[in-house]
Amino acid sequence: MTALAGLEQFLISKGCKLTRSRRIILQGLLDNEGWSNAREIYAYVQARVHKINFSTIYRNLDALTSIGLLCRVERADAVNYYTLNQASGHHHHLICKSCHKICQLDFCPLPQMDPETLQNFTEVECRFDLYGFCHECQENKKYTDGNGSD
Amino acid sequence: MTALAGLEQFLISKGCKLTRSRRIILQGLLDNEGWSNAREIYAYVQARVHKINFSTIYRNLDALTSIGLLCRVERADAVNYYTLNQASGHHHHLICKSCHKICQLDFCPLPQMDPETLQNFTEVECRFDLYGFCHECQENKKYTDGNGSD
DNA sequence: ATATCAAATGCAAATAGTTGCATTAGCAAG
DNA sequence: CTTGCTAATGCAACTATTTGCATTTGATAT
Ligand SMILES: [Mn+2]
Ligand SMILES: [Mn+2]
Ligand SMILES: [Zn+2]
Ligand SMILES: [Zn+2]
Repeated sequence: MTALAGLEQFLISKGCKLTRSRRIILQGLLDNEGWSNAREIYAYVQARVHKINFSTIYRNLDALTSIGLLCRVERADAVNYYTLNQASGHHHHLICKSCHKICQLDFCPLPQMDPETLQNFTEVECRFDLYGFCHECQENKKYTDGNGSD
Repeated sequence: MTALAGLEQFLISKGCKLTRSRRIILQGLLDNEGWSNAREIYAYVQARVHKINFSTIYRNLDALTSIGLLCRVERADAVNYYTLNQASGHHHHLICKSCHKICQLDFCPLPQMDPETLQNFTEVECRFDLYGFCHECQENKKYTDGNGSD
C-alpha cells in the first residue's frame, strides 16, 4: 500500500471525507518531506490545476492536525508550519530562533505534574514549545558574531 | 509612594521613556485589577481624552511585557490578555477553555529537563500554557451538561 | 529655557488566520 | 444510476496583530 493510500485510509477511519483538496494537500506534504506553511501548501495545490481557497487550506490543516495526521508548530515569527506526523505518541518541539529548524521533543511535562499544581483544572491540554538556538546556529555565531538574525 | 509611581519608576529604570500613553495604560491596568486585551486598553486610554493609535497600544504592551512589568497570556480564542505582573519569578498559566479564567502556575518544566533532551539548543525559552476547565466550569457542566461552550 | 537625538508615535498598508452563509460534492442508501 | 443528507468548499468580510516610514516628544545636555 502506497504512503498516500495509508494516510487517506486513516482520514476515512476518523470519519472525514476524502476530498480532492485533501488528497492533494496530503500528496504535497508527502512530496515536501519537511515543514510547510499554508502559503506553500496553497501554492502546491494551486499548481496541480485544482483551484482552491485559502480558507479551505486552513480548515483542512486544522482538521488534519486535530485527527493527529499532522503536527502543527508555531514558529517564532508567528507563522504556523505543518508536517506529516511521523511520531507514535504525544510530543512537543524545539524551534530554532535563527534558522527556524524544528526538532521533535519526545517529552511532555504534563504527566509528571503534581495534580495540586493544576488547581482542580480538568481535561488539561498542554501547549509546550521551546525556542532557542540550534547547535549549528550557535556555532555560526562564534565566527559571524554580532547581529546574526534571520 | 503610589502604586502607579512604582510602576513608572520601574519603567524608567529599564531605560524606557515615560510617555503619556504609557502612564494611562498603566493606570488602566491598575484600575482594572484583572486581565485586559488590547481593545479594552485602547478604549480606556481613548476615554481619558488622549487620542491613541492601536499600534501604539500593541507596541507598548509588548514593551511593558518584555521588561517584565506585565504578564501576557494567549487565550484559547487566540486573543492576548495582559495584567500587571504581581509575581516575583518566572511562571506560566492555567487557562479555562470555558470561562477564560487565568490562573498563575508557579512551575516551569524547563529547569528540570535533562540537557540531552534539549538536543544542544541554547538560550532556550519556554512557552508553556495549560488549557483546561476550571473547577467552577466543571461543576456547572454536571448540571447544565451537553453543549456548554462560551 | 533651548537645542539635541533617540525612542515613541500616528498612519496606512500589510500579515496570518477566522467566520457566516450560500453552494457543492462525498458518500451511502434505495 | 438516482436520491438525499452532511460535511466540505468558495467567497467575501472580518479579526487581531505587525510593520515601514515620516513626525513628534521625552529625557538629557547646554
Ligand atoms: Mn511533531
Ligand atoms: Mn502571570
Ligand atoms: Zn538554527
Ligand atoms: Zn472556567
